[in-house]
Amino acid sequence: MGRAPCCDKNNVKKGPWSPEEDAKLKEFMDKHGTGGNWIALPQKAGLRRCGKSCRLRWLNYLRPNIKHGEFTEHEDRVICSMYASIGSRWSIIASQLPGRTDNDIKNYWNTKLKKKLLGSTTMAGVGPPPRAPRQNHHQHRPVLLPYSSSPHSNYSNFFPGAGALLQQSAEPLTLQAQDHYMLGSSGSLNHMNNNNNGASAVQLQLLHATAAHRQLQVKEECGSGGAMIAFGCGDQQSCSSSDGTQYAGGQYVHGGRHHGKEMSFDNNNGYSAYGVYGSGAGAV
DNA sequence: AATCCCGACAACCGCGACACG
DNA sequence: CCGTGTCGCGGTTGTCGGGAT
Repeated sequence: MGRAPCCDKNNVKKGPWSPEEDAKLKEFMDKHGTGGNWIALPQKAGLRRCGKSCRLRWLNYLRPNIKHGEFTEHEDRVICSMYASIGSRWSIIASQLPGRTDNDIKNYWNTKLKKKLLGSTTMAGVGPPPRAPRQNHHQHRPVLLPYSSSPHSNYSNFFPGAGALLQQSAEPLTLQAQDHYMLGSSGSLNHMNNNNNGASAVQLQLLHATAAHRQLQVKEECGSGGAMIAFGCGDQQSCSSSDGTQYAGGQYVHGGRHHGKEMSFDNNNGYSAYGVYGSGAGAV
């Protein structure tokens, strides 16, 4: 049995959105929100669109505070550094660039940034860090956090072009770098169990293959309750993602279901990865 | 002026995973 | 426990506009 289509493709409009459709969707969202169901939304809103299409349109275009246009030097560097570290996890990268969407960043990367880097160095044989099989936000996502030995982390180990780009800037992007993988401000993994229910085992595997292919694989195994792992330091962590999830002051604010994963990147403190997994009390 | 090419961006599609009945 | 519905992610494709020929 195949996957059931998410909508009646014969009765659904495709292609670019008209201003009228945008207005309808925006008006509906302003009044009712998603109502917890994107699939049913177009019908309620009087749109002949697939729910997924509505969601995409809203998240990437109609949502308030969306920023379009030129990426700044700082944004370039954040994208490069994070891509060098975590690969094409656009939603995570987007969470560090307020107003930018994952789609935006993905497009920007594919059309401009990648070429920019290619122009500064060859990418032959070099790329983002090895990527674990894709896992969605609900689940236990391995986090790859490479760090170099330089105080001003040199991404060129992973992505020479990124290093070149970053070095162009007078303002170096500082990472919390030690000669090992930095997990938390103390160098240890902060593992918090949010509901004190169900011990979570966190396994760390430091895979020091070569200097150019270091990677940290964090394997997290959670019990039935939610669990949080936190990398990095500082108490100012905050982030948001395209689904409206936000993390601020130790709490998640999520517009949807009880799930989340976030990674915060701070130029001063380095990466801070958060994961609230499962549907336990930890996932607000 | 017409055509081609290419870059940029919007949108689509398929998949994996969780929630829920 | 299982099946279905839904969500969200990331890769890919489609479309359009501008520049080059």
